[in-house]
This record gives sequence, structure tokens and C-alpha cells, in this order.
Amino acid sequence: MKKVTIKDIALKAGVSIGTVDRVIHNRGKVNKNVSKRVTDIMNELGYRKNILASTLAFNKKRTIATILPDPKIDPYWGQPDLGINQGQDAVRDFGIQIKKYWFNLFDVETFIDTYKKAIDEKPDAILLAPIFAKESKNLLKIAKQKKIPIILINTHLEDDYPLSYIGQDSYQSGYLGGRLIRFGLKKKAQVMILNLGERSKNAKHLLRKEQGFKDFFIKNAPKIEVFTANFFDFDNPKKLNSFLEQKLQEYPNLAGIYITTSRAYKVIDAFPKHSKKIKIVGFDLLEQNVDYLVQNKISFLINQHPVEQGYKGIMGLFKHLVMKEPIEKTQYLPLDIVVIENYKFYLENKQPVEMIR
Amino acid sequence: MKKVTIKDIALKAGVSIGTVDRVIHNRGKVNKNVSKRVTDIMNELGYRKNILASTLAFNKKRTIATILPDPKIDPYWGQPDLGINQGQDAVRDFGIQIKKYWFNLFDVETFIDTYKKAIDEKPDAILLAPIFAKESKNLLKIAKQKKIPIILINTHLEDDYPLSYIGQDSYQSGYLGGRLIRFGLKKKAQVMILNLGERSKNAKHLLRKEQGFKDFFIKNAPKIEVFTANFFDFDNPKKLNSFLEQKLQEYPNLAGIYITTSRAYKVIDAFPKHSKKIKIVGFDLLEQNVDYLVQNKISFLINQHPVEQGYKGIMGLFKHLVMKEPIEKTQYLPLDIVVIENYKFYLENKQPVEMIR
DNA sequence: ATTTATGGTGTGTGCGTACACATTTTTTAA
DNA sequence: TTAAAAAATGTGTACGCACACACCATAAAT
Repeated sequence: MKKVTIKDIALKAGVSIGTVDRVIHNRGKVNKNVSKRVTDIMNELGYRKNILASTLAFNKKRTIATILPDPKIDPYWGQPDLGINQGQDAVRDFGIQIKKYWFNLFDVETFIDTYKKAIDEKPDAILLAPIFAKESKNLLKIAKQKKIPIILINTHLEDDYPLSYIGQDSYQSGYLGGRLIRFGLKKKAQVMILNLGERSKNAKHLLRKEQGFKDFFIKNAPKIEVFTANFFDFDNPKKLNSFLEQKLQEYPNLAGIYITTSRAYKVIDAFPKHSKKIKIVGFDLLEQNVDYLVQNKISFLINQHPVEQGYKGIMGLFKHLVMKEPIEKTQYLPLDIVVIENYKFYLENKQPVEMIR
Repeated sequence: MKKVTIKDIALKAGVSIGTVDRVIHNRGKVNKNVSKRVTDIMNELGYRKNILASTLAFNKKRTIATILPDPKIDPYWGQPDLGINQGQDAVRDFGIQIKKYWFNLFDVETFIDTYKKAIDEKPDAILLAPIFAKESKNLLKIAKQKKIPIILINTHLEDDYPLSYIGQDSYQSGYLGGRLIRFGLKKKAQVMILNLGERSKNAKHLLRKEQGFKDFFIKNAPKIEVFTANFFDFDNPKKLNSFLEQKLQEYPNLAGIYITTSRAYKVIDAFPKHSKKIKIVGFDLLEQNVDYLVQNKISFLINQHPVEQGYKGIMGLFKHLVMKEPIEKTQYLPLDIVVIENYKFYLENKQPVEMIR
């Protein structure tokens, strides 16, 4: 049970530790027979390199660039950032630094500028939220060519290159949304899918959410009428209010709204006062959302673990860079159903600092 | 931004690294002035010891003893064990070994024997599931006296000594259970709390669950009649069946059963065939429970993150032993509401291997 | 003058990395 | 055929950073 070191291997194989080292890293310059002998002995003795000693000796810094929307513009993105900071703490001693690059969620140009800047500084790895599909594809192409590993969070992008996608299963989260909004609905109710702030065309994950949501009703409650609406100018309460007014008139049996982004609270802020009670299901534990949940104005929130997305993204790249371990291509995070009784437990993101083997 | 080492400190303070080391570990034998000067310089330069080098140099093994119910007797306990294994992987290179001690969940004597055995081997820390309240208190006393740090999982025990409790908030999980079982209930329904397999007297967490559950109805639906039942011999389907028959007769409006342990599936296995549909809310994603969830025979499961309890328990002790960081006294894990649409995401416990800073 | 604190230095150790260097084998050229 | 050059193997060891113990100084106490 004693730990096996390269010294042990070298001794048993009758070579020097330098040779063992070259076998391990196939730095070449080793006779095939010797190489085989060493490998066999390693297997036999169950050698596992000591990651501490390894990292200590390696003695090089590496940089991970994070390319994400600016939290100052959309508060949601403060949460992945929190996870990134936790990750940073966790990997600091392993010689990994994180360099953050922000772009404006609502402005493609800033995205392009930002990723160019990031690439220029030759990071060893990239953590990316590929909000803009087309432009992100470009970035992937560049990264592939420069051999910079990438992990994606938040938005799934069909592409072979990235090491991993970490985030939610959009379709399934739509489907779940359907289930949640349906509780206690009358047979003939109408339900609105509201894309608030992002148009679904360049955002495939919103499309998939929609699809999942609709499919739930098709399969489970076909009599309920589901329709989609888009509204971009969410920061203008007046306009949002009149938009809602209009929808209420248009759909007199409207009984539920499923808001596909994290901005459910905006809807409630702007909701016509006179209106009857309408069930709201939204995403993410933003402060304002939670307030409304507690006030019973939001029925359910679906939590997509934004903090964890950041954390796991960093840890995944770390695993790749330092441990050289393979990473799962797709890491779906749980879709937490959040109600008054359990929101607190999701809020405190004191996810204990953890570690790799 | 360059990392600061003790060498830098020593240089700047005009002393040797040995002296700096003695200041850090207050091993004594350092002049007060020197000590102050060194400390000041450390703060000024922002010294943080490199945990890799530190651990590597420390070069001692430590043992964590886990004292938990045998998974062969109750499958639930396989899940914390899984998390413990993950934790073991994560801390191996830090010189921490885990030694597992099992006891029989249904036999106090085995618990006493087991913990005595564990103590005899002088572990450096203990992870404990204090199923038996009184006897666990004894163990805590011994541990305190021998200065062995302890973390508790699964069952909260009022006591100052343990470093931390990691698990669910029982009261709140009862309250949530109330909320879940109430969806779609008729005004005058009857609801049963069923303690299946454990009597609630020596198990305070079950009592708290009950209380939370009852309180939910008192506050939100006082007309619904809630009553408690205990049944111990759950592995005898016949007896369980007749027990259920009897309850169904006794409570003709019985519309929901809240099973406080992880054995909801046993109830369904033994449920009278002829009976009308009754809503079931249970705990934990055991295979059989999930099967029934998918078949729509269980309405909701509450997941209490058993895998994570094991994992975090180990990581907490690691943090204490190696990082010497303080740990939160109470770490409540989320109460996940599990339905067909999201169970999969909780199932795969490929929680990525993670790391400490 | 000798013991005993007290303050402080020097260095081997843990384990893997990576480079400089030494040795052997193979290839090339005369 | 032989010397020289090049390639292939292999060895030795100085790192990285913190730890901890052996060992000097010096001053104070006996």
C-alpha cells in the first residue's frame, strides 16, 4: 500500500529515473525494450504520479482566459463569475492564473473585439460562453488552429472541437418548465412562452427550450394552447407593460407565463396591476427573482447552477491542463426546482472548495 | 504578482528560512523582534504558503476513519460511500488514507463495537453518521478527549464538539414534503406520515421531519388531517400489506403518504392492488424509487444528496487536517425536488473530481 | 568554568521535471 | 577499413518550495 515512486520503478527496471521520466512523457530517446520493461513495471507496481510533486517541479505558469458577458450589464453573469473565482482559489497553487475578458451581451462587436484581445495574449486555455453562435464558431476555428483547448458553458454549440459543454439541457428544461406551469392549470388555459431580452434566432438554446416546453403540452395536455412571444426592450417598464396588456387582451385565458431567460422579475415589475393572478415560471436565483418567489408572485424558478458552471468550467480546464485527464464531452447540470421551501439551500454558494486527484 | 516564498521573506528579513519557518509554525525559539519583523514582511508581501510544497515536505500519512451503516444491509448507504470514494481519490496525493468501518443500522451493539475498533486504531479524524443518538454522544466524548476531529453526516446531533454537520435540514425537508404532497389534494383529504423502518424516538431527525410536515399543513391547509404511523418490519411484504390495508380502512380519505425514509418503494411493492391512487412522496434516488417515479407511482422524491454528503465530509476533514482552514458548523445540502423530467441529472454522480486551494 | 536557555543557521528530504552531460551504437565519408 | 560525425541511449543532478532536525553561536545562569 506504500506509494510507488519513479525511483522504485527505476530501481526495479535497472535504469535511471531520467529514463523512467522519458518513458512517462515519451520524450523519446529510449530503447523500445527498455521502454516496454519500464511500462510493464509501472503497471505491475501500480504507479501513479504524485500530482503535487509533479506540479511543483513543473514550475510553469499557465493562463486560462474566460470570455463571458459583462456582469455589470447583465447581473446573471455575476454568478458564473463567482464560480470562476472559487475555481481560481482552488487551482492557484497549481500555477494557474485566470484572466477575465468581458463583452457586452447585447453587442456582437464587443464580442469579436474581446475574443481577439484574448487570443492575442496566447492563453493556455479558454472558458467561453458562446452567446453569439456564428462568431463563436469563428473563435473555435481559431482556437483549434492554435491548439488552445476550450470549454463552453451556458450555451450549447454544436461543434466537435470544444473539450466539453457544461450547462443545462435546454430541451429538458423546457419540458420541465411545461410540467411546472401546468400544476393546477385549468383544462382550456392559454400559456405564453416569453423570450425576454434575447431573440431566439441566433440563440439555439432558447429554441430548444421552447420546443421542450411545447412538447410537454403536446404529450401531456394537448388542449392547452401554447404560444411564443419575443420582447427585447425589457429595460423599459412602460413598453413592457403595454406589451403585457396587449397579450392579456389577445389571450383572455392566459394563465401562465414561462420566461425563458433569467429576467422573470422584469415581467412582474411591469405587470398590469388590475390583472388576475397569472402563474409565472422563470429561471435562476437572481435576488429579484427570489424576492418575488418569496412573495409568491413567481411559482417556480428553475435553477441552472450558474455558479457551478463557472466553477466546473475552470476545474475542467485544470483537469485537462494539469492532470491531463479526459473530460466528459457534455456535463449537464441538474435542473433544480426551486420553491419557497428550498430556495435558501441553493442560494448559499458556499460550495466547499474542493480538489482534484 | 510573482509568488512569494519563504526564501523571499527570509532574504528581506535578513534571517534564514529556518527562522521564517519557525515563525510560521511558532515552533518557538525566535526573538520577538525578529518574529514581528518576519510577520510584517509576510503580510506586506502577501505570503501564502504553497500547499503543494508544504504537503510534499510534510510527508506524513493521515487516516480518516468513516463510521457508517453497512450498505449491504441498507442500500442507501452505498451512496455516501460513493462520495467517500471520490473524496479518497481527491486527497490521496495529500497523504490521506481512508479506513472504513461499517456497522449494522439496526443493531446498536454493532455500532458500539465498531466505533471502539475505530478508536483503537487512532485515526486522525472521523466521519460519522450518528444514527444512534445516545451512543454517538459517547463516541463524541471519547473523540473530544482524544482530540480527534469529527464531522457528522446524515443525522444532526446537538453537540458542540463536531467540526461540522453535513446533511439536510430535517424540519425544512418535512415542510417541503408537505408542500409537495399537497399539490392537487382535495380540501378534506387525509395524509399519513409513515416512518418506515426506524422508530422516531431515538432518531430526532425523523421527529423534526414530522414536525415540519405537520407545520406546513397547520399553516397552509389546516383542514387536511395529518397523522403519523410507524412500521418497522418493512422487509415483510405481507405484514406491510396488511398494515396498509388497515390504514386504508381506518382513513377512508387517505390521499397521500409521506415516507420519511428512503424506503418508499417498499410501500409501493406492498400496496393493496385494488386501492385507489394515492400520492406518494419519498426520499432519495434509490434505483427502485426512481423506477416507481418513472412509472408515476411516486409523485415526488426529495433528494438529500447522499453522495455529496460523503464527499463533502471527506473534503471537510481534509480541509481541517491539511489546509487548517475553519469549516462551517452546519452545511445544509439542498433539498432537491425530483420528478420524471429531472431525475436523470441527479442520478449521474459523475461530480467532477475537484480540488482544494 | 560549565551548564542551560535562547536565538539562529544550514541542509537533507519529499517526488517529479528537464536539462546538461556521458556513453554507446549507427551512419557517413574518405 | 577506418576515422569521424551523427544519432541514439542513458546517467546525473539542480531545481521547485516547505518542512524539520541537527547543529552552531551567544548570552545568561549556576
